[in-house]
Amino acid sequence: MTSKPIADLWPTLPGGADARPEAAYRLLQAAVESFAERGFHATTTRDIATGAGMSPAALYIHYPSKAALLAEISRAGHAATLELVRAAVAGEDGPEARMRRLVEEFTAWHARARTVGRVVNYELHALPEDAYAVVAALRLDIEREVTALIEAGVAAGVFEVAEVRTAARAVTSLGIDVSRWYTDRSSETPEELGRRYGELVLRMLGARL
Amino acid sequence: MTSKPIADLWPTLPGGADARPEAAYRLLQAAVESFAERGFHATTTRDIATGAGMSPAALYIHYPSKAALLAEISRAGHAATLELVRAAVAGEDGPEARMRRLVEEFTAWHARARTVGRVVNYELHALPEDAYAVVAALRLDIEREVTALIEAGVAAGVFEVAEVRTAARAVTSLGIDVSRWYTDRSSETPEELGRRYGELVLRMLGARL
DNA sequence: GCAGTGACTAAGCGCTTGCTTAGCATGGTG
DNA sequence: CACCATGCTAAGCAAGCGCTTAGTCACTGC
Repeated sequence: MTSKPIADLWPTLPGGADARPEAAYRLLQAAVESFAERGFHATTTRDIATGAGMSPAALYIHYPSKAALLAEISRAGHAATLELVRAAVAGEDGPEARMRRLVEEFTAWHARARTVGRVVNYELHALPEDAYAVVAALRLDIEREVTALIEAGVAAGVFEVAEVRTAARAVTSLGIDVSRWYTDRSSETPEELGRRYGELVLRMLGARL
Repeated sequence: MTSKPIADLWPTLPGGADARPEAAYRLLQAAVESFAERGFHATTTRDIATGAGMSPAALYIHYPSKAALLAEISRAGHAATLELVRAAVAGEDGPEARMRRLVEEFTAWHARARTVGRVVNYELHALPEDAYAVVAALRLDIEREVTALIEAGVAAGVFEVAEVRTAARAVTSLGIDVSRWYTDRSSETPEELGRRYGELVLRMLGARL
């Protein structure tokens, strides 16, 4: 975990001024890594502050609580995933090409950003209620995009599935679970894995290749 | 969570004497439910003891530590899963029928026993090192069974996949992730879900249906 | 009748937790 | 220069943690 796995999630806001001072960014990064490795509850505020090179109290200048850090990570991670899904659908023509691109990028993201992915998918239960509501809405939007794409494919006669919702679950499931098992030592690059999963999913959906 | 979701995991030993006194069993059950709902670290020994209808100290008569409870749950859950996989392979003829049965039962188990499944698959990082080694060996055995089955299918010409290991990952991934998202409110029964996933997986593996 | 045993509880110990308080150096502004 | 906001640290508080201790009680064997 030497690189900056979250660099693209919190861009500087337009206008020239840094939307998020560097110290707050370092706290986010340290929190992502600790939450992913040990889980939210096993991570102490001292872990996070130390990881960001600060004293424990400094955390509270930038975030009101440990849970607020989790909420921000979860919100940004989900927003990025939804964006990725929509971009894949908008960037191709036809259900087959769209689904292939969607799975390729969804899978590669969950491999590349597996630390964020773990927090996003496996620490939901630790979110305060209001933050959970925001995130649940984003998850519903993602599910709806995938379901709509499969429905479009079925309507166009290029996919053939018994149950659209079950198929949609299977598609997202495959991608999400990548963040659980993928490691630096995995033999495939995120992009290779994405291509192979894209192939498997298209077959699963009954596309004639 | 009204039923006893773990009843078949800790049978009474032969010989007439209860291998595990009822109180220890109640502690296991309470621990499974708490660990699954809140995670290992967010669960207190008081939660578990209260859930089993005892005072906090009673836990330590039956188990040496909170981690020992997790270790026992994880070991038994993995052993049961491996058993299920081997039974599916032994109970059918031909790679296709074996794979269908394997996915059906693997999936249904992860839906039915989702509380145990969550602990088994998402609390690995909280295991003490020695308990982790035991469990890792069981996980490797499960992976090997699935990989061998796909290889047999490829050799027999009934499956066709680009990369056996990636395909094996996808098969187990689909089943494991069920324990993350399946709830009482899910519209499909575990058995229905198993049949549908069996169908999807066979197509994914290139079986001509 | 009574010592011994096993399952349990009440109380609490030492420690760690999330978070607060008080104070300090720095740098921009009049 | 004084003033003060900003970003931080040192110290520590109240609460809750895993686990221990000391003792109670029902039951067993002799």
